[in-house]
Amino acid sequence: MTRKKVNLEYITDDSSRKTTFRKRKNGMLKQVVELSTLCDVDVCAIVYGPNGGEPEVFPSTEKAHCVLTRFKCMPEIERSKNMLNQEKYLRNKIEKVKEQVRKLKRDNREKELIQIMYANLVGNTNLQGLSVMDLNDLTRLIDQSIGEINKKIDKIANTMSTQMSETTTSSPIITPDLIENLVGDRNTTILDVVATNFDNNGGNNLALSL
Amino acid sequence: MTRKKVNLEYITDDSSRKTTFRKRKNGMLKQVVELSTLCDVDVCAIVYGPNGGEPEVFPSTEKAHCVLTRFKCMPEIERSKNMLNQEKYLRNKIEKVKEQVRKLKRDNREKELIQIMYANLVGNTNLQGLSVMDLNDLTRLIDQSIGEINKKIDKIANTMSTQMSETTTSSPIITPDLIENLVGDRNTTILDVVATNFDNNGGNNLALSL
DNA sequence: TATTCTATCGTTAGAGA
DNA sequence: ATCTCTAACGATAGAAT
Repeated sequence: MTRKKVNLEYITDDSSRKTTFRKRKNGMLKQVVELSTLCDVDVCAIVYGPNGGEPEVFPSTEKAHCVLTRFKCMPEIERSKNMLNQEKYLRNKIEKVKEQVRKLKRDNREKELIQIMYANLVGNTNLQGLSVMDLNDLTRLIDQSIGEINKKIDKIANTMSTQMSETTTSSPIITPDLIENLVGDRNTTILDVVATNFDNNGGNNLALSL
Repeated sequence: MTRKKVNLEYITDDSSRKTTFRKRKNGMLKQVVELSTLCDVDVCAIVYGPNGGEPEVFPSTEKAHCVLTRFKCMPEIERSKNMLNQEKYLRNKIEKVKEQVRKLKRDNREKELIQIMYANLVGNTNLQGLSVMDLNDLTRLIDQSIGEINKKIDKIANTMSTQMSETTTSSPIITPDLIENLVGDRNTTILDVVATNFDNNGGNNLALSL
């Protein structure tokens, strides 16, 4: 009933392949005309149907001959140089997909770490299953978060002091020293530090907007 | 802020034309590849950019040469015969648009007539501004409506008689004779006939489903 | 076979990085 | 210049005619 996503492969069903051919051919030729008109460039497309020799040529026979002549006259060396053919197209596409996969993996990892961080923030402290790399990344993420929190605290403090016409020098509430000291305690994790500071400073509101 | 409908004409703004060229060229070449793959047909497209001699050829150089050879080898007479070029494309398009306009005009007229008919049905009788053609069309529309009403009445009557296990021969309640007789009366219009019959036969429910 | 309809999918204009 | 993002626009698969 509902329309399927089309796979880029030969359509085996005769009837649907013919219908698709007719529809998409028209669609493609329309795009040729539009590209040619909108940007005033030389474009031509030649389509041979599946049933023998009746090519459809766009945008016009004259334009086609013009473009073909231009193409034929170009020296072979030039042709092969700056020409984007299907192989380049596919290599290009593969590269982009790979890059997307990398990006998604990065995003997923960050989301996982954020979940762990939040779980620990609400007291569900369990870091046993994590590797050293996990812990390093987690520490980096927490440091980054703390930095952002301090920036927001500074901003709020500055805003308040401006409103009250007082000049105060703001300083980080969560300092590396503070963390260093507390982390030295074997019974305290960095996450505990963050959680404690949140509690002490009424930071829960900030946590929500991390 | 919101995207505009694109007019099919040369884009004068340099930057947006270049952007459009890049985007649409890629889109078009993608469609060439897809058409070629999905339907296994010979297609080729050649695009010359606006800045000198670097054509992009799809789906591949080999395919292009193959298609071009095939194209060049075809006798001139064949080429011009079965070839759909831009002119044919545009003529075709113009015809379709004209046909659409005709259809819309027909639909509009019918809707106007239906409005008049309904206005008269509820007693707002005013046929003074109508031409002879209008009245003829209106009469035709009313006859048609009456026909449909009678069909529905028959159907309902048959259903009821079947339910009651009785065999009755149904006949039109609104007959041409009835209309003829009543229309002969100068103080009565066809619309009055329809309205009267609706009233007499509890036909208001039917009127709603005309 | 060709056209019509429509829900869904795909493309891209415009703005921002 | 390119890439990204998103909403709006356009194309079309599938079914019906």
